[in-house]
Amino acid sequence: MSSTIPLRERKKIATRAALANAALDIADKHGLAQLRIEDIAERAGVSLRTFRNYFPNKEAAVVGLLAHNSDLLVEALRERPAEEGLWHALAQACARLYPTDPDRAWVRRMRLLKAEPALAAEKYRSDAGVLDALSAEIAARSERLALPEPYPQLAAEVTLSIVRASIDHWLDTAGAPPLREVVLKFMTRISLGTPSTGAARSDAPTISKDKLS
Amino acid sequence: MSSTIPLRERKKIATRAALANAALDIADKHGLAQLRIEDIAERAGVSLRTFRNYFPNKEAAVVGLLAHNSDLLVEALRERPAEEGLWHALAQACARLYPTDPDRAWVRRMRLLKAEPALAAEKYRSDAGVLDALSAEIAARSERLALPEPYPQLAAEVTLSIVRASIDHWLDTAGAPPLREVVLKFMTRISLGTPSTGAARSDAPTISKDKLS
DNA sequence: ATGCAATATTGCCTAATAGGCAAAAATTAG
DNA sequence: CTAATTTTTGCCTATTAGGCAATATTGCAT
Repeated sequence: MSSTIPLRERKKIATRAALANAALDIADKHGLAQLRIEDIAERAGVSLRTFRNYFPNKEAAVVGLLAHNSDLLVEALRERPAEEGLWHALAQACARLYPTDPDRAWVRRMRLLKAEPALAAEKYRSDAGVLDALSAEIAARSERLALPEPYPQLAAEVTLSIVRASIDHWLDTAGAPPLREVVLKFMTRISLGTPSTGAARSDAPTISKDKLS
Repeated sequence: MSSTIPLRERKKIATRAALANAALDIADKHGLAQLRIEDIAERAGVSLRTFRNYFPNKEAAVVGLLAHNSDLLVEALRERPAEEGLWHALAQACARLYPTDPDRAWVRRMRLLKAEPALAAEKYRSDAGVLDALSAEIAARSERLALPEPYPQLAAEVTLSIVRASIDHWLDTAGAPPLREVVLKFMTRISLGTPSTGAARSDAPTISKDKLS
């Protein structure tokens, strides 16, 4: 009944989720140092060895499915109308990622990532994949603009950094303004000029001019 | 003759450097997978146990002193004249980091970081420390401007991401334009508006209003 | 429905990592 | 020179990491 996805796939996804949730629960309750993969596997109802088929280490398990979550960003961008300006499209795509504030588990996970430096590295690894995908999508999107080669990567890197900063801030403010709005505000506060439009060029000086040496 | 720094300190620094270099050499030659901390320690002339007093794992050793390198960014920013506009000061500080193109060891290290995801993740961990320091310095610097709280973090995050993108690009182009120039170009291509100046706002609204859901 | 092929799980095994603790060695201070 | 720090080291055990082969599960074609 459920789907076109074969049982095998669904089971893998379920196992993966179970492991990630188990890892999150234990790490959240007892701290990352006390987290042993043996306990994760047990709670998820698989063997220790199976854990290793899914994740290389416990940190990866805690970070869990975050990478997939960010993959949505690439999708969201792809769905923006082609005529839309790149930066605007990026801002919209980012905002669409959080139509509503994320659920508790996600928040717990992100808080943990903030608290434990060891997890930060693992999170980055997952972000790295997104960076590449986003970079590629930006390149495809702006192909007709004939943007110089390094540009897509720059845009992707900056965009992700803004999303990171937004989430960080949102976590600190206990969700005072919805995440969606924080992201939008931050995205519009940074502007990215393309060499062709020169948008930023006209802008940047206004900042620097008066206060400049 | 040498310094006011006591012998003990200097020895620690030397040992740390020796370990980092040993790790780089081995990883570079035989690949990260073949890198064992035992070999690193041996090549550096210390016991395996001592390695552990310096680095938590081999990845950290390969990344080595990069964090310190980035600390210089904070210093460089602090040295910019107080009257200078923030974004301009940041751009200058970044550029000053690379008055001349970095040495071979640094390049080898960075290339390795690009090639091995595990190392990229570790580098990010070290960047996290820089992010905090930079954020704090920006906050201190722009205190008198009474910038809203999340602003320094945003600026720091974006700045670091631009530096990362610059280095990445520079590595790819085999140093065609000097790194210093790449950084400057990228920094000026992004502009960061403060709420007070509203610089970016003039750009942004065209974006969100009409096309928004 | 049944059997074959593909894929996932598990146990077994060994090497390597991680880190607490205390003894020994080196450096600094008095 | 001696005492007090601080660093290095060895010893020890728990945990991690991952190759390999046996076993179980699922998918597909007949």
